[in-house]
Amino acid sequence: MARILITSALPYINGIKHLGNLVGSQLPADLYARYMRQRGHEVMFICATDEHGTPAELAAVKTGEEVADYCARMHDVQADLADGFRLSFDHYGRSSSARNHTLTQHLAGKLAENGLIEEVSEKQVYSNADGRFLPDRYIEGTCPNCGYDRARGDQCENCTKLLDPTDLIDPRSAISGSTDLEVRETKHLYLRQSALKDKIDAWIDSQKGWPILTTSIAKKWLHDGDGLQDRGITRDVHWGVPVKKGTEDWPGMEGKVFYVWFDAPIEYIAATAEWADAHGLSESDWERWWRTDKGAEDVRYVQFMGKDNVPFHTLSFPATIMGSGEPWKLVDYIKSFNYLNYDGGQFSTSQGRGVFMDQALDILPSDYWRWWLLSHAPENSDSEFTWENFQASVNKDLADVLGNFVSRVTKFCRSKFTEVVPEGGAFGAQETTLIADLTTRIRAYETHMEAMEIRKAASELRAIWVAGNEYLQSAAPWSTFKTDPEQAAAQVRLALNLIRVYAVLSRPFIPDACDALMAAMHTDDDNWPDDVSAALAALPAGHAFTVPDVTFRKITDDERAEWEGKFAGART
RNA sequence: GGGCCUGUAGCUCAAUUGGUUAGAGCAGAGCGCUCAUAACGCUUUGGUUGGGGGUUCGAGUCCCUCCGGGCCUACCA
Repeated sequence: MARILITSALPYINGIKHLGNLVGSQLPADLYARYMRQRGHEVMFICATDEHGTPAELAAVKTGEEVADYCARMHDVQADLADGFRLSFDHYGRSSSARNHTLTQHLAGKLAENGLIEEVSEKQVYSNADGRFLPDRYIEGTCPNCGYDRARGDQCENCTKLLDPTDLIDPRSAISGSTDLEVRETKHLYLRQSALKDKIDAWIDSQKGWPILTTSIAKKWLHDGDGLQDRGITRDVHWGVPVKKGTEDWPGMEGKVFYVWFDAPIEYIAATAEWADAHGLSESDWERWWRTDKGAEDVRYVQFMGKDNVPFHTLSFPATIMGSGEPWKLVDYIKSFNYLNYDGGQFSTSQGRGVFMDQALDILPSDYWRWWLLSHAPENSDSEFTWENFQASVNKDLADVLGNFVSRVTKFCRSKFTEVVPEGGAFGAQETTLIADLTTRIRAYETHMEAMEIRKAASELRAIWVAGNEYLQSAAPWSTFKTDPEQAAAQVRLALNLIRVYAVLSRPFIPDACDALMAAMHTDDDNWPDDVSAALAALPAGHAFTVPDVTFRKITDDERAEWEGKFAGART
């Protein structure tokens, strides 16, 4: 039994996430966590809301709440939706937790002790009307290059030219529109990533088999231009972890907070401590996952994230960990994802474009979404959601191939025998062939799941479902029943057992449906089919079952058309 | 501007890392079956691998170039 630590990139607190966010980190992480638990491994699956930063402050202003209240409310909303999608976190924490404050301040103190923090005085734009410093992209103005009048301080969206806020003509605050801006001197802490460049580079080089998306992004940042740059880890905002050197005040940094990207990954660790607190456990219970001097030496740590998060997880966070000089667990494998597009464009939180988690659950149960999203996960390149494809996949894979298999087997048994696994007959050549075929396929499925090859795993699982229909077609119990009812009984017995095997195998993808199938088969035997032959005898003759309700219904053309129209514009 | 990724059948994707005739699923066509959610099974039609050039005994895979799509570019997160 192995010990596996799994983290999903933290969803930002600012609003409900769309399906692209979901499939880029939380959902595949959940698939992996569920699979590894089922295989008997000890799993710690951690996620949390990422709550700090300017966007959270502005969102709270918009709703008229205190930012802490806003975040607490949105955390609960996101936690409910995560629950709705059956994301099986061991703990869903908050980056604003006391644990994260303490640990973030502690690690910053260690970095300072080790000479890896530098104080830098710099000039930044301050908005008198807003009473705050403005990040570059919160300053708007006319582009000096193309004349576009809504260029941002970091880049012009129109001509894509990179800008400095002082380049803008007629600059104004993107928050209030105020032109009462001034440049002020302010002091910030920088993490001296450049000093750790060679160490990080060697560490990246030593990783084998990471997705090319992961390593190519890391390498680019390490080697582009002058190499890895130092990074500011503090900000002049109010909502965040106050800058402290461990438990001590940090002279000159009063009123400042750590940059959200400094404290967010630390929350992976802090959330595990929150988990221990929530369960009344001790420090050592969470430290054995994270401290290599306290039992984490044999932990395998896997992170899941969208490609936009890769630099922070391959460079900044490892720099924090390594630079602390303390024996924290470093990541062993980073599974990164491209983006899911929506019907010819991007999903967009700010523009309300696409399908959001709450809306998805209003339409259909989570299993339908889980299946489509996971079987189309953007592993190698961006992939695309269309309603037509969604309808076709769900109807064919879930309703016709799997759902109908369950239906035809259970109903046939009920009509020719009773709602009890029938007795008599013996397995012959067809059954031997099926068992051999299933064994090969299940072993392939396991290989893909362990390698986090999600699309391949989904396609193998589907092939396993198809094998059941192929078997029924060739065994044809409806024919053998007329001439040799004993043989038909053996065939039906096998097919009924196949339903249980499918429920066990498919559970990481479609947990609710599998629970329903297990309930219909009146069993809680969820043993993995290591030995297929034995697994197909788990439900013995005489074992009662209930013909289940429709496992997966079809999406009608009318529904598809309705949803296509409903989600064509921006969310209101 | 720079870096990286990507372009394969009508659609969604593979292709053991340079090795035989580029494979699956869906959609389409034909046949079979009648237990089942108008479901299932079998057979089958689709490709100048974005264009052009090169290296090689051999290129979807490597190189050059052009065209298209995307991401990142360090102060959104």
